[in-house]
Amino acid sequence: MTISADLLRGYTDTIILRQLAGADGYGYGISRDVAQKSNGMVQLKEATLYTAFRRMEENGYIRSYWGDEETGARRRYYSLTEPGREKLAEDTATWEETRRVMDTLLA
Amino acid sequence: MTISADLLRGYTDTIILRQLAGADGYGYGISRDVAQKSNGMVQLKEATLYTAFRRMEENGYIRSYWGDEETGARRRYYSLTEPGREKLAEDTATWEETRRVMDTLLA
DNA sequence: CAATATACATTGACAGGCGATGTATATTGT
DNA sequence: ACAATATACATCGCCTGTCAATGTATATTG
Repeated sequence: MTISADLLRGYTDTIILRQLAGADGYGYGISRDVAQKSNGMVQLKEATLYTAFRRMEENGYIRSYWGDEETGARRRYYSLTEPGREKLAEDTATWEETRRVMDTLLA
Repeated sequence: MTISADLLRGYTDTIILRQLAGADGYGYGISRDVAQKSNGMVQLKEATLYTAFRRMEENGYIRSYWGDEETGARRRYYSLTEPGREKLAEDTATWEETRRVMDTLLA
């Protein structure tokens, strides 16, 4: 990440979950979208990304399935589960709170 | 921390540096002030606090000295160095940027 | 005079991020 | 034709920051 190492630690999952809120997605695509939306500030590293997928699938926040594209490299798609949606809502609220507190402490 | 463990990871130093910007401070007092200002949301654990002091002193961001209070427990005071002030300015700017990016990614 | 608050400090475990590395297919420039 | 590059997934092992547990010492208070 270009927005340094652990400044986003703990928010990686939230960012990924948010990307999956609109439609199912796959690793490489999510990474590209996040980089683009953040003007290159957030670059999810592959190791980070795939360990996050694994972690969140184990936690039941996402589900995965292989895509059926006939051409190009195979893609593993991920979709939000209901617990995942709840987690996203909680995490988003926590972010708002964190932002407020940080602004207070750094003011 | 009540604003969970590593959601603030990487910002701990910044929070401490900011507390030292106005006047020199000591561990226990800083911890108390931060907890109060954040309405109990941020509770710097002792181990975290003192490892942070050590780390930042090694990095030259802060300097320390023993207080000379005649009564009560001894206190080790910390003061910002010039590099520490610069670091605080940089970190604050990084925070603004991080906040903007996060808001974009979670919108 | 025991309990609690103030105050500093270290150790060891844990978890997340990521560089390095490996595999496989598709496209593109020369 | 074919080398280079892009797409795409995956794992291993290291590094670093957080924190529970533990220890020390003094001051206050019911």
